[in-house]
Amino acid sequence: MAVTPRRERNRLATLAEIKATARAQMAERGAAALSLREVARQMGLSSAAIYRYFADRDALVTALIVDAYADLAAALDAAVADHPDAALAQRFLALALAYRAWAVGHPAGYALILGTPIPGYQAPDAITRPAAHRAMARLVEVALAARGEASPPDRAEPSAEPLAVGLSDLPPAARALALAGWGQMHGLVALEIFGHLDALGDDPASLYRREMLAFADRLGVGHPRDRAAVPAPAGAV
Amino acid sequence: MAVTPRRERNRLATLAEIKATARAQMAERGAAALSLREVARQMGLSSAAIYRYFADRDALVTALIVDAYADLAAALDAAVADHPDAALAQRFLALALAYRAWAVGHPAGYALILGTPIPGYQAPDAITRPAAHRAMARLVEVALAARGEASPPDRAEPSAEPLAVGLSDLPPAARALALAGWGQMHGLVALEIFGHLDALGDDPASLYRREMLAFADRLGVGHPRDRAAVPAPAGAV
DNA sequence: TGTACATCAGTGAACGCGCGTTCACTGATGTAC
DNA sequence: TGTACATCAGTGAACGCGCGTTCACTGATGTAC
Repeated sequence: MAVTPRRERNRLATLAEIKATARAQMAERGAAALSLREVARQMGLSSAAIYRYFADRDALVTALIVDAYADLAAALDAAVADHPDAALAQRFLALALAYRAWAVGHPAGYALILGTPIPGYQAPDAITRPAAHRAMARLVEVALAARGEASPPDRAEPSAEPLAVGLSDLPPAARALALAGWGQMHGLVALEIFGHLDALGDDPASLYRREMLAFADRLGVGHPRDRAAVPAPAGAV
Repeated sequence: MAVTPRRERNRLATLAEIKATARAQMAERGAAALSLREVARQMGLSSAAIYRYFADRDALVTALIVDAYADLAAALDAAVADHPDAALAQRFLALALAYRAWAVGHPAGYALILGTPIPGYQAPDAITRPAAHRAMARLVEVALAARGEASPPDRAEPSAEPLAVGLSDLPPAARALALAGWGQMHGLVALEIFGHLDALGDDPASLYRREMLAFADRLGVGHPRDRAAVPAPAGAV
C-alpha cells in the first residue's frame, strides 16, 4: 500500500548519488574543492539539474556534514553496543578505537566536520549542532558515568533517539573529562589522517591505543591525578 | 660598507608586505582562499607584479608555511629559554602553554601548517620538513630528557641552529612520548581554534592547562603508568 | 661630473578556465475523470 | 480504457565573476667609464 512511488524512489536515489559523488570528490581533492559542476559532470547530468535537489552549494555541504555526523554517531553507537555490560574503561576504549577507525576510514568526512572550516561556508547551527551532539552522545554517557553525576540513560536501544543532554549540558567535571578525552582522540587522529605522522616510522594505531588506555585509567571516579592537577601550580610558570 | 643597497631593501620590504598581506587574507577567509590577485589589489599592485617575487601561487604558500613554522619555533624556543634550569615537567608545561598561545594568536598560521591540507597544493617536503623539524626541536629535547636516552644539546643558545635529531630520529620510547604530548596539544588546540568548543561554557585555556599538567606528570623517567599501559590488554576489546 | 648603458620593478592587456546560479524550455511520468 | 491535464526531472544556453599566469612594454634606479 504505502509503497514509495516510483518517482519518489528515483528522486531519493539521485539525491543519494549526488551526495555519494560529492563525497568521493571531497575525498580526492579536499572538502574545500567541492564543485557542483564537477559532481553533475561525473553523473552525466547538466549542472542545472543539481538545483532540483539542493538549493545551492552550501545546502549540499550542510547535508554532507549532517550525514558525516550521523555516520560517525552510528559507528560509535555500534562500538558500545558490542560491550553493553563492560566496565567504564573498556567502554571508553571501544569508543575511542571506533572513533579512530571511522576517521581513518572516512578522512574526507572527518575533515569536513572537524577540520579547517571551508572558506565562505557558514554552517547553519540549528541543523549542524544537533548532529554534532548526537555524535558525542556516547562519550557524554561515559563521562557522566565516570563522574557518577548521573546514570547513563536506557541503553537498550542506544541509537534510538538523540540524548537530551549534550556536551554543553554536562556538569563541569564530567564535561572537562569528556573534552579532555575528545581532545586526545582528535589530536592523534587529526595528526594521523592529515599526514603529519607519515614520515615517522611509528604505527599510529598502537600509539593511539596506548594513549587511550592511559586515559581510560583516569576514568575511575575522582581519580587522584585529576584532583591533584586541577589547582594551578605554585611555581612561576 | 656592506650596507644593503636601496633596491635590495625595497625588494625585501615588498616581499615582506606580500607575505603579510597574504597572511591577513588567510586569517580572514581561510588558507584555501588565498588569491594572488586579491593580495596585489590590496597592495595597489598589478597582479602581474607578484610574479617578480614568487614563481607562482604555490611558492607563496610554501614561503608562508616556512615562516609559520619558524615563528612557532621561535615562540617555543623563547618559552623554554625563560626557564633554563627548570625541572622537566615545568619545561614541558612552558612549552605546551607557549604552543597554545601561538596557535590562538595565529589561527590562520596554525591552520596552514597543521590543518586540513589546501586542495591542489602539495608541499615540497625538502623545504617544508626541516622547518617542521625545527619547530618540534624543543619538544624532542624534553622527550629525550624524560626518557634519559640522551642529554639535551647545549642550551646556551637555544635557537641557534636546527637540531640534528628530529622526531623521526628519536628512539622509540622517546618518540612515542613526544607524539603523545604533541597529540594532546594539537587536539585541544585544534578543537578550540576551529570553533568546536565555542558553544561550551568552558574556558579552553584552563582545560588545556589542566591536561598539560596531567601529561607533565608522566614525564618522570619510566613512569609506572607508561610501563603498565604499553602491552595490549588481555581483554577482548 | 656627465653620459651611455644595463638592470629590473612594475604595468596593462589579454589568455583560457571553471565556477555558482538563473531561466525559459522539453518531455516523460503520474493523476483525474 | 482512454483522454486531458498537471507535475516535475532534466536540458542547454547564458550571466557575470574571479582566478592564475603570460607577454611585450615603460620608466626609474643603479653602474661603468
